[in-house]
Amino acid sequence: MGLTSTEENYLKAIFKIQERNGQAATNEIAAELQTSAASVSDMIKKLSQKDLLHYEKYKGSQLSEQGRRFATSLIRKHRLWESFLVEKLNFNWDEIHVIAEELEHIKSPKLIRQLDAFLGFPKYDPHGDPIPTEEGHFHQRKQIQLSRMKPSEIGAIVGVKEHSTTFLQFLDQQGLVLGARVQFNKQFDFDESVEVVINDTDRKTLSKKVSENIYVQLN
Amino acid sequence: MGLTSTEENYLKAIFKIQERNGQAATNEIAAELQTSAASVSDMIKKLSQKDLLHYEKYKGSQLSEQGRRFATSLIRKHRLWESFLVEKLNFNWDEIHVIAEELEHIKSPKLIRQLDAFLGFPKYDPHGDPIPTEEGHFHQRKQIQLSRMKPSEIGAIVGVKEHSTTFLQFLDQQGLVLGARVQFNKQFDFDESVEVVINDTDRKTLSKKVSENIYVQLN
DNA sequence: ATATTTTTTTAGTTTTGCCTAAACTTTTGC
DNA sequence: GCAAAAGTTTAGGCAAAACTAAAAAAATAT
Repeated sequence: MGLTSTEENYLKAIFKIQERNGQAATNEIAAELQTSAASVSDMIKKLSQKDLLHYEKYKGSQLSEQGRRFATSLIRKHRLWESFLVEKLNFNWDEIHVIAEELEHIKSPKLIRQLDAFLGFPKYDPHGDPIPTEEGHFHQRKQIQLSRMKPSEIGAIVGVKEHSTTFLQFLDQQGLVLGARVQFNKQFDFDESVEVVINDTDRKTLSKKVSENIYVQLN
Repeated sequence: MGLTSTEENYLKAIFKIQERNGQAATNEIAAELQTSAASVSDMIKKLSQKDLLHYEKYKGSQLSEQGRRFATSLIRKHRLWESFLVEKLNFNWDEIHVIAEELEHIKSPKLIRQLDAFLGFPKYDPHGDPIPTEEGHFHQRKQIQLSRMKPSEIGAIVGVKEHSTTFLQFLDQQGLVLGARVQFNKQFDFDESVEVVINDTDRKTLSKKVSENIYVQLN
């Protein structure tokens, strides 16, 4: 019983909203997928009939166990393909999302198993997001937002919260790449910007918006 | 101006038939795509309006220059992905066609350029078929069907005509893989089967059907 | 050369995924 | 607690790509 790409995209969107809110409201799904609430209402009915989610009129949607499995499998495929694009085809981390959105819909369990092995069973993708297991389990790392660091703490950049092209390109230009060492100096109260030292050499001031969207793991 | 996967599949089918017949009749396209002549008639009208092919009612179709470019680009993508699946992900040559049928529709010129480089700019795919250049040019090799060899001639297997899973698996079992050395001993008149020696060691008799579907390049 | 067969096109439906407009619930503000 | 606002569903349609059945054109066979 295969799903269409559209159905798969709904499951992924609902999963994402659920992680955030516990529940997925129709309007939120519509916003996430850039479509109308009416279309979402139609599709939800369909997915509910296929037992991929639980739904009561006017009450929002929640993925069923089966729906969750599909969604995490899609996220797994997406992140493995992103890893492939960066590690093997020399793409930059700001160019890969759109391509992986297409690749994730390719139907072949063996393809994904072989790809995983070829990549050396990576645990995190090029944005530092965890790659779920086949069973839908996500590795959890003790990471915090850079903006939450305390003076003199030291850590390493392990991920980003925001994934937009412009943000990722900005980080590249600033040398704020995954693995970079960050020493936190201080926070400036007037605009909540922070001063850090990158790789023991570059002293930088980062705006609140930037520091909130970078994840670090403390040493 | 992007095409749907369906439109792309029509272009590929028409290209294939044209290579064989010079012209693509509506019924032939329907047979190739396992669909009805009525559906083909509709789609041809659409592709004709997009100037991807030339079409006159009841006269069959021929790709335009633009249509041919699209078709060869699809074949290029298909064969590069097949090469990837075999060379990098350890698939067997009988498992790759269906997956490549999906992968070939991914829209990203850069993806294909990088993949090509990653694979070392291969000229032939795992079935021995030439991978066209970006400009749609096919390498031509002086190859003949094994069934056309003359006694005592020696050559190497470079490709197959038939691509079915059963045939490819049969060839594997017989050690008739790309690169194998073939010495032609004789043809038996009563059933046109042939006797060959593979890699200087295995004497084998091949049926007419098998020998016709293997391409060799003479030494 | 005309009648039959084959091929192709047209006409009318179906399904999927989307839309807008209108109707209906639920939530919120006073 | 009730009216306005916000959120959601229903109704009615549209476009793409398929289908079947029927009509029309081309090819063929006697």
